[in-house]
Amino acid sequence: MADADTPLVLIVDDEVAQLALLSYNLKAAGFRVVTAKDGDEALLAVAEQGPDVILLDWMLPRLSGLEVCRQLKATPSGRDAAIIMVSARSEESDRVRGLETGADDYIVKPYSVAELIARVRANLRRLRPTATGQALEVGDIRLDPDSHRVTRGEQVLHLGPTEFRLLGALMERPGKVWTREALLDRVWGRDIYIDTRTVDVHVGRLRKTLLSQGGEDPIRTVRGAGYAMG
Amino acid sequence: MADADTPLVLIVDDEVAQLALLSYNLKAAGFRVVTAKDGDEALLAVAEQGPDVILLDWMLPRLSGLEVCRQLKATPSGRDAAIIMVSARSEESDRVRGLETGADDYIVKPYSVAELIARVRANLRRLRPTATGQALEVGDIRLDPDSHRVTRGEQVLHLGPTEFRLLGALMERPGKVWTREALLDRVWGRDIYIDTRTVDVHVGRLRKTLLSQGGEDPIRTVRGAGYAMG
DNA sequence: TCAACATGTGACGGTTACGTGACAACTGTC
DNA sequence: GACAGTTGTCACGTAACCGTCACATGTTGA
Repeated sequence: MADADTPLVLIVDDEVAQLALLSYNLKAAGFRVVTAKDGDEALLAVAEQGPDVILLDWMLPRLSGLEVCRQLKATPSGRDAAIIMVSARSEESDRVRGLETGADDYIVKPYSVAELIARVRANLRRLRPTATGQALEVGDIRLDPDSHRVTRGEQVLHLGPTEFRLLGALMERPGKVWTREALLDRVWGRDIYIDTRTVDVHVGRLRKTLLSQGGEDPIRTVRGAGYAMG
Repeated sequence: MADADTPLVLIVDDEVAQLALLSYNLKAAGFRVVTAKDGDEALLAVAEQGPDVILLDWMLPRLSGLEVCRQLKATPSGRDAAIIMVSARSEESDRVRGLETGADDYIVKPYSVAELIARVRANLRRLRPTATGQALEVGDIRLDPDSHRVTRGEQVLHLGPTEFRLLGALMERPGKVWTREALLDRVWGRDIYIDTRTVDVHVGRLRKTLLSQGGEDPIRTVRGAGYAMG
């Protein structure tokens, strides 16, 4: 693939004119581009193409951009992409919510093409090394990113979004000790300032759910360091 | 507490009041801080101190922040630092120029201290992806920094944070004799005032754990000098 | 053999890090 | 608008951990 090194940008917007405009400009700037017109198409494109950067419109039919963002961040390939929320609103609360949901950056309409491209470039520089896909398994615990489902043995466990992502992070590298900071960065997203003790609380809740049907505690606390799976 | 592991932040601003304010807050947040009042000082500080994060004011006498940014990114130590442009202007063209010049982030005055610190932390995390350390082995003892685990033979041993770091230091250079002072420096951190006899106590505790499942004492006491592994 | 010094180690109080229940804010739903 | 679900923060209790001391033991040199 001659173009494999060229960064791939996924544009998600329901307005075709907007798609065409962005697509044209980004291609002119030297990126590869794929597009999606709604959340489902976006999720599909992410799974199939594994883009490096996702430009995600706030207003989408069916699933809101916010919800799509949340779902993307819960999938292995989506987690490794930088998500830039694009919004017509400029209220601070939106910005905060966008970043809290796991977006890596936020850009407000109207914006110039130059700014957009600069943002894309800046976020590309921050990309993490790509990780694997597929369902994760540690011991008798199984996490399926696609169906958003967690099971222990035969039991299906119900987790909130945050705990789901937390478990996902822990399971992705079994044994690895994550510091609270690293988990905040990974699970909650960057550019957000949350007390590290919050991680403890969520680990506690996660443990409670994982232990609800009996069994060993699969999460190891490493005093002075953080948490690890297995 | 201000040991070499504490991130170093370089603040570049021509207003002394601003320098003092930022310096105070960043120190309170646990960072080490150095300051520079213009581009030349900044370049010098970068070369000499190798900061992890640079807070770069847009408006500087002589060289503009933009130009300083460009020059910094052209030096070896500057390339390794995250540059956060600080600007009173909010025009998008500035943001674009800042990011395109190689700045890693951009913050617009007025900003809250919490936001600034969050940005600094976020950029630090981005900068230092978890260094996946290689497991250390001496004899039948194995220490894995990644999973924070110590085993002797098949037995998993439990160590407190300090003993873990102590063992790590000893194992990193098998045979090397460490003075108590050197161990204090390495394990406890610089600028800390602790009785050297404390090292003896921790070595004793470490020995006790290592010997708990039988086997030879892997730590050698060198009378008048210190301790060594193997 | 003895004094002087270096090291080993049990005990102890003080501190810190962690687990967790409670709570308020907020969301989406009916 | 009542309601259930989720989230981040706080306060409190507890157990682990830490640094120091005191004394025991070992080593050195005269």
